[in-house]
Amino acid sequence: MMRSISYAFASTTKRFVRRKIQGKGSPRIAPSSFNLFWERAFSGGYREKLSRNGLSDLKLDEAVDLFSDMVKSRPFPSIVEFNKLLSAIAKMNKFDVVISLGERMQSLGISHNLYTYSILINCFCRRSQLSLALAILGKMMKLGYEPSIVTLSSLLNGYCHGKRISDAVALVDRMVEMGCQPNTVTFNTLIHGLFLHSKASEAVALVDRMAVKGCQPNLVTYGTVVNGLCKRGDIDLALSLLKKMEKGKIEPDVVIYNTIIDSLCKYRHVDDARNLFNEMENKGIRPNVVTYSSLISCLCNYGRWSDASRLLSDMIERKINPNVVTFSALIDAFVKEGKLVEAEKLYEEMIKRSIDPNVITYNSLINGFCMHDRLNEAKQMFSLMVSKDCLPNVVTWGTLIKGVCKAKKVEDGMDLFREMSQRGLVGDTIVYTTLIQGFFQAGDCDNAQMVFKKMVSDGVHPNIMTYNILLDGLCNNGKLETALVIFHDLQKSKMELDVVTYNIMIEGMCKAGKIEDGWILFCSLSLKGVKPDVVTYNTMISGFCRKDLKEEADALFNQMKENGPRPNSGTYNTLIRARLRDGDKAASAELIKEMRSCGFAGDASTISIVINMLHDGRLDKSFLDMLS
DNA sequence: TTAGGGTTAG
Repeated sequence: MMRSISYAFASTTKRFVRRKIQGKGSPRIAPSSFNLFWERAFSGGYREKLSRNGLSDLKLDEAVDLFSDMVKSRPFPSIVEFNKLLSAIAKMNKFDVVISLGERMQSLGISHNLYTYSILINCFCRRSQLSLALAILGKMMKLGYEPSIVTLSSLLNGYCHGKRISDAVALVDRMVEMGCQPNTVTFNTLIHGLFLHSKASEAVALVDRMAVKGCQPNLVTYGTVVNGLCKRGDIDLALSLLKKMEKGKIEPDVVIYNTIIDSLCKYRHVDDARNLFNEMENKGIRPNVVTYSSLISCLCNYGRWSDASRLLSDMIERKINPNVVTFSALIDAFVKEGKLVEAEKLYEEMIKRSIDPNVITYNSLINGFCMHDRLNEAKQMFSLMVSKDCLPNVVTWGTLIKGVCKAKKVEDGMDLFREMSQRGLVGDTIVYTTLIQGFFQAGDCDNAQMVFKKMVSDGVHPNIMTYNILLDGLCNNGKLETALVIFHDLQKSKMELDVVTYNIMIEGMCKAGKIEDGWILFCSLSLKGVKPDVVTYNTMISGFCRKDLKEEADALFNQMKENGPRPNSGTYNTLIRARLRDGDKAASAELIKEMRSCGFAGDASTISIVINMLHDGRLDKSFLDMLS
């Protein structure tokens, strides 16, 4: 058994703990009388720390020191005291430490009891080491300990977090056979597991079934279900559960309201969210900083700045203090809106209020500088965060890399990528995709493809964005054939292609003169269940115009007006340029009139053609006036 | 002395 447990011990934390619990390297020697005196004097200390108050704010370091003190004292403290300490460490989510200390106890001859085994089973389950948890279960049963409802619920939790939801369901059924009646905690665990495995309807049904089996759903039950439903956008059902819990005399708390309010915001029902906010107030449930942050963030993202600012004043007036999340949400929204000055003011304000910016705050500000091509300031912000012990993450590096790529310095981007890797961070899909795009923009197909290959060999999954950038880059750099090979593989794969992918390929085909292939692909879209958008039509129309297939272009334009997407400025300008190149002044003028009546104007390339034609006398000045 | 869930920002 010792062996089977020990192979779980491999992490750095464990090595750290080993060092600590084994002392400074000297083997344990029989205590001298002075040591005995010293250790007895100590024993009062750990008892005090093990009391309820002492454990509540214990740090990991102190807990490990405490353990060292306990194993030094003679006689050994009781197993109950060890259990209390292990449990406190487990509550810090330091499961590997608990396992390590449990092993140490055994090697010192301190026997485990039912509670110790339950704690260890829970720890192995939380670390997804189900087989080790089962090994412990076998061992304790051999020693004559019957697993309790708590032991079995821990195991159930392990099944739920792994890939074995069917085993979890079976375990609950077997518990009844074993004469161990599942309780509310058991059902709550299983309900959570069902949500983790996308079995929402089974989870909801279980709320009723547990009541039949004599377990009343509680706040935890509803918290689990409401959150699970909101995550998948089932807000109506979540709201009906809110009503149901009120009927069942269970007071919803602010967190449950926050969950639903945030989902309503995310799914664009901001006004419903405001109504629910009022409803909770009327029920006497006070909104907190999370409620406000959620609403403010969404309002900003939808551009409802005045509503957001009203809410901000409202919360401050009510002495609900904005926190780092509130500020970060505001800063990010301002940055995305291009209002870097306001974002910086907010940053100063949070410093003034002694709210420490975190990695998300810094990332937004760095992004702001990059968006305005102020790379030096972005890098200064990067240094600042490092100096404040705020560790840059993959988003930070990705933002900087995107910034330098935008400034056409993809080689610097690669340097940053290497530096990031050296610091132990692994590039994600966005980082690789940014670099691929950077190389294509620099016309460097070879390196772009090299990065793509590296991405795949590094086990990072390309997403549809990656493929769109790859296909677009290949097409724009004269490599249609390579793009086609990838495109055909993609169509056979599980990756869901969006209309953008097809637009890129149609454009690639048209620009390479393969107008018929483009048209065949265009016509196949409806069969694939993809709706061509305005860009698809414009691309195809432009392809026809380029090949001087005016009738086809006009036919498509008419089809668009009848039952396609609304023509935009690009549609009109493409058609107008074709007419101008033909020297068909009357038709051009008519199209320009129609375009203007739709609220669009001539774009840069149309204007430039007109100016050229003015110069060589093919057009008169009135034409230019018509355009804008 | 052992078990369960849920909220905000990139």
